[in-house]
Amino acid sequence: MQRNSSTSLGMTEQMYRTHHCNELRKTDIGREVKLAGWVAVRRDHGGVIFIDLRDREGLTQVVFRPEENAEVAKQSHSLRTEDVIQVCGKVAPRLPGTENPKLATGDIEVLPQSLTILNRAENLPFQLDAELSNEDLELTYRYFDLRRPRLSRNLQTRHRVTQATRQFLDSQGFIEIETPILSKSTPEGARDFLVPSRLLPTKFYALPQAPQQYKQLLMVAGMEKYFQVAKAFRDEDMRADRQPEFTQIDIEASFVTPNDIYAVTEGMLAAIFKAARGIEIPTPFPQLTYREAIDTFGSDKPDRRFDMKLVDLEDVFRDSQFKVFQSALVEGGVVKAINAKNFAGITIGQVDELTAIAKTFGAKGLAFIKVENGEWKSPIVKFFSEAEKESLRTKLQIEEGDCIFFAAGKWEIACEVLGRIRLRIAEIQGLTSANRQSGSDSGSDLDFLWVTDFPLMQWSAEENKWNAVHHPFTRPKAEDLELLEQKKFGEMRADAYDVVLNGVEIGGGSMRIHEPDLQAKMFEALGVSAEDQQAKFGHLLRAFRLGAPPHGGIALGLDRLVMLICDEESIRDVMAFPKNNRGQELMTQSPAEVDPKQLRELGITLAKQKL
RNA sequence: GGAGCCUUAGCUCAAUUGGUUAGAGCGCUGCCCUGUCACGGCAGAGGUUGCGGGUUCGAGCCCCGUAGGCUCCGCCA
Repeated sequence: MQRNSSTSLGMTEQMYRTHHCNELRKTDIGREVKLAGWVAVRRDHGGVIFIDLRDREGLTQVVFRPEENAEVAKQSHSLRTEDVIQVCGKVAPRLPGTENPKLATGDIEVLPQSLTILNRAENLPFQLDAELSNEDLELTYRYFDLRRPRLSRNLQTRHRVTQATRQFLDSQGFIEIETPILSKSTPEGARDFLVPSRLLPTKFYALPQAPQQYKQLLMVAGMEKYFQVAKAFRDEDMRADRQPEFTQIDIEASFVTPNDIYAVTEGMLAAIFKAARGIEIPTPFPQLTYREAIDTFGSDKPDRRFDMKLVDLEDVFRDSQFKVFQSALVEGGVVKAINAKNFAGITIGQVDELTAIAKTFGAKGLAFIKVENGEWKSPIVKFFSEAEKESLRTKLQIEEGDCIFFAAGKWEIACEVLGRIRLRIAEIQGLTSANRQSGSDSGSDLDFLWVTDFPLMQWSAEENKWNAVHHPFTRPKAEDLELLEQKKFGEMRADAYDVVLNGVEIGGGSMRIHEPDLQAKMFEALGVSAEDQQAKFGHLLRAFRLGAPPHGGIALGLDRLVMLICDEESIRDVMAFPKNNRGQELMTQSPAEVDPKQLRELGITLAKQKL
């Protein structure tokens, strides 16, 4: 390393820096300081040269002037973006009129007596001061991309979130316990990542989809209150908001009811938002049942930041001449509609798009009425009687400029179709984006709620069996237990709940089954044979016979939570080293082929590659 | 497993109905510039338009195939 030429800094001489780049203020004027960091921008005027020096905390302007120090100024002309440098010099006030109010350090600048180039940067793969659309390039140079202040700040926010989580849960008596990453494959749920065992050839570990069984066994162990910032792994196809490995805040407690879990979760989220955004969020959160959520918003994770609720029109069309609606009702279905305010100006392209969405989710088409110049413009309105029209006007509060969308059919499908249409219209109209004002972060853009009473099981036509909606350890609601005996599985509700923020599911959990007999009945209902129960879940059933306490818990998706806190669109922007759409980590090029010797040791032979 | 969209300079993008030598900004190289903060000015380098085939007098543009990317459906207890 090049020796520092300055000798006048006394006790600070051996340090790389005395301050970070977002620290110096007017009150520091006259101080001798050392700063180290990256050259964010250089503005070379031929004579004077300005450098914005960046570290993870912020920017400080460094000014090289020939009349101050000709040698150092000459050296400074060689600086290029992203060189790593150290400067030693004096804090000076900026010339009157040249202060920069956009920078926290904008009142001052540093006049160096020395410049040490700690490392040069070659030509950059891309520019950090411009947005990039080529995500593969960013991920390949992730260590470089992370120098962007936005991403750096996101990772710092993530740290604050996990710290607040640990501090809060510790204060509530929860104990952080690590559970194995090398664990066992389970039949239900997502596809597992497998890890071959060398010591036990032919056998495989599975990476956990969640620490679910371990945390329940910790309750049997009498730990009473457990939590973990846990990695989880699911080998499913990717989406924009999905990663094969992700992080959960995993919580489980004994002798609790759903209300206890709600209170802990609300307290924890309050602590997190206080720590990460400095705001108080109102608790307790409102609650909706699953049935109400679907009925009113067409989603089990409703975004309530805007209205446009689903309105039931059974009363209107029960005896209608319009057969499409009338027959849907006769067949036990529903007719529902939403009123999109100020959307009568919808374009043909938008109609086509919304119709395509409706068809994707099972509708045959999408009927609508535009209200323009006092006229109802619609292909279907001619089938409506005057009484029906008047009833619609009242129920949907129809006014000039509105656009009404209808769905008819089975309850789940009609609701989901309108729910999706509702979200897309809100997106088009910008109903969800405007909110966070600069400078005044009140948290008024945040809408938390609980969705409760989820169905316990769902019929899978493809597999010809019942599947657990949450997971097979979920406790049925006590009042629905007799439905289990009657095998009315579809009508059973679970003591299960999701916590939703701004239309995003950020967590979910349930009360668990702690009785071995009930658990066996559940497995039976889910089509797990007696042999499989013993082979796959014998440990759990045995554990439940040794005094298992009533227990329940919740898991929150840390990545999504931090994404929302940071106002980001993608969880990749709050992860240090995310994987791309094909599950590749492009920086290290994983996954990769392995040495044949490693395969031999594992007793693995590769099948011929598909051509 | 399925559908839609995309691929032009290092990066972000443009290129009339198919028509001469494929342009711009940023970055890069060289020169100039003493108060900028996205500094400015002058000059320059940089392209097999993802790849393969077809139609045409002529293809970045049209057609077929293929690779890669993005988004969505299925899937994600």
